[in-house]
Amino acid sequence: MATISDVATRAGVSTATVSRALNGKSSVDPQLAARVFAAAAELGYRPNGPARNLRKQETAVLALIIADVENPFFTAIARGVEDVAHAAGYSVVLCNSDDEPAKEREYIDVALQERVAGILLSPTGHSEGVELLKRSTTPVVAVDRPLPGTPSDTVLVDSRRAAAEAVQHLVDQGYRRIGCLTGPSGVRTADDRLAGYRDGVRAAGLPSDDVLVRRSEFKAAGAKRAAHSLLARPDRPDAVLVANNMMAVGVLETCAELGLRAGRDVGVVAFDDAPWATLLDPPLTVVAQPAYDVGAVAAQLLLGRISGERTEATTRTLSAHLVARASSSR
Amino acid sequence: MATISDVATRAGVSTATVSRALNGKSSVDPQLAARVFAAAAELGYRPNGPARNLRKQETAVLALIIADVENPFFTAIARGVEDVAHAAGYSVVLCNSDDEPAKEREYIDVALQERVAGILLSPTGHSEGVELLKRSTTPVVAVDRPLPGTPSDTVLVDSRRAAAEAVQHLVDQGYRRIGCLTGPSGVRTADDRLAGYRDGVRAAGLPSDDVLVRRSEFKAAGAKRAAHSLLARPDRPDAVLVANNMMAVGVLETCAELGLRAGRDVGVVAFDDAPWATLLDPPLTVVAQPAYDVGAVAAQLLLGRISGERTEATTRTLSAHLVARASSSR
DNA sequence: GACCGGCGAGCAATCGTTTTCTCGGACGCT
DNA sequence: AGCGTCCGAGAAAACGATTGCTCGCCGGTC
Repeated sequence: MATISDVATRAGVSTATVSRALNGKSSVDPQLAARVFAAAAELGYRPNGPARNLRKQETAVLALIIADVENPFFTAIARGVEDVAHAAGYSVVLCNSDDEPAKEREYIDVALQERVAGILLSPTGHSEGVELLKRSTTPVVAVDRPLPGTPSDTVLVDSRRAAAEAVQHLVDQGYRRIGCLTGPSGVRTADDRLAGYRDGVRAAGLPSDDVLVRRSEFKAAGAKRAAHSLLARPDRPDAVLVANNMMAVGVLETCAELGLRAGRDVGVVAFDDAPWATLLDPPLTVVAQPAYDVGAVAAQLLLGRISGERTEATTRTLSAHLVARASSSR
Repeated sequence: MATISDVATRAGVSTATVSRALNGKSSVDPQLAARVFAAAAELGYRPNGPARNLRKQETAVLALIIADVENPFFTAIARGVEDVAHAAGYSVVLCNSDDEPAKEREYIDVALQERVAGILLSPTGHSEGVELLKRSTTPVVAVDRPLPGTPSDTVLVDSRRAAAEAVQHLVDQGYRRIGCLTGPSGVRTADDRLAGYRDGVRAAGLPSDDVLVRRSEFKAAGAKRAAHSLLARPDRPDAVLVANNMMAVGVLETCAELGLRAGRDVGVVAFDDAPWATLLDPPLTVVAQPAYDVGAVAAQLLLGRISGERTEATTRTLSAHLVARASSSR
């Protein structure tokens, strides 16, 4: 592959001039510049990224490390990040931690080694990777979940309040024995939604009972098992709050298997809106999270931090809103 | 951030020894090696990726450029790619072309500049980016759609045959006036599925009529409009083949608006299985594509090509299979 | 006519690694 | 005891770009 000195030779100038011409820096004789461009085009010259990054000690790449590419919530975040980053001349590389601390650590390692300009991370929890980040000077923004330990730039959704509102909504609809299906302990969003659920139950003056609470992975399979253990009980809840859209799939599968109809037999509210939520029968009531905005805001925060315009850690909390549909009314 | 010579100084050895110790190359005195490891740990040393890549003239990164991160079909591919790449010590960076040639070109540009080890691409069509790739020596594997022009390594799904089978299935179920909703002209999968549809119609001895064919983007919104223009006609089809799962959402929305029940009023078969397909009422009949395998096979092909074990372009075609559910029976 | 300022281009240093080459010392064999 | 071999470690040369510094040239001013 052609190098800058090949171009220089062909154009009959020095590499310095080629570099300046191609980057539009300083002023170079238009005639020489033309020769340079011609030579570069003829040779199909493409600057060597690693060399440039090494010399400039910076890259125009952001790393976005998310828990699950197959979760529409995270892909929507990715879109938000990408749109903002792209407009500012940055590329985004997407990495999939699968919510495994080991994978997360590995990707953080790679990102730091490659000296990316900044990192957006939805942390799996308190992991080795997080420690790595803390020790580094690379700017980081936590998305969806806070970084454990010292404060950092963070973009969150107020899911605790949203969960409480969802419970309130179920109460308003006449449900009285409300259960909750949330994610793994230690994952902040899972814990927040559970806390919000408890807030709502307490606020409504209902008896609080952990026998109606289940945890599972944020995936359909685990949620299906958990929902089964909850809904097959004789004293089953008459409504459930589900902490994520993939879990909702599992819950609804269980309902179908047990012959329970959402709404009539068991009220269902799930976090995350999805395009197919309206197509279900009955349509699914959801807590819609502003996923795209989470990504966009996080990217803005990160870019601001990179350009060094801020020093104190800032947290932005966006709010979710309930979209009532038929799965939460009898 | 600490460099290799900081480590060398601290350990009282040369940079060469540090490099060798850390990479486990050649043999270095165990005692020295221990000193090196200690020094590296104390300083939190992390090798500079760009410098290493520059020197080694290679990177352990694959670029995967897909049309849409929000499409579950592509994210499943991403998972397949990642699992295989990861096992071989490669990282995968995911880029989102949005099916726009300009974005595609940009990402290809970045990938080439950064000298990634290889590229997996689902081409938008005949674009400038593809030309760039052709001129480069970077290994490429086309996924889901072939690379226009000269032959290359490719992993496809036999969607033409699958589409024909889907039509056959609809005919078997008693539908006689079958329509087709496919993606943009020029996108190979869209054209293939249309061709398969026509094959199926012809094979069944039904009159072929382009008045029953619509094209739109591979997204819900466009498909919704297209479905409306198809299903609101007085001589509307009694069944439709839909070329992708996001379009299926649009089609089903239209059905709901027009008061048409899938199965009874209009048979529906869509490409791509989705976890929520069984939750619909009626459950959606789909053509399930082996998306994960497409990714895995493509990654294997690419890794093989990178290690130079093959020279001739090979195409692997995987087959899709119909999963019959109630949306295609009256 | 001499000096100064500015501009445009090249030289060479630099970024942080890996790797080749070289060299010194230790060991073994005759 | 002398010579050859081998092994381990350091010196230094890459890799390909950017950029500070220098220098030559041209034009203007005194």
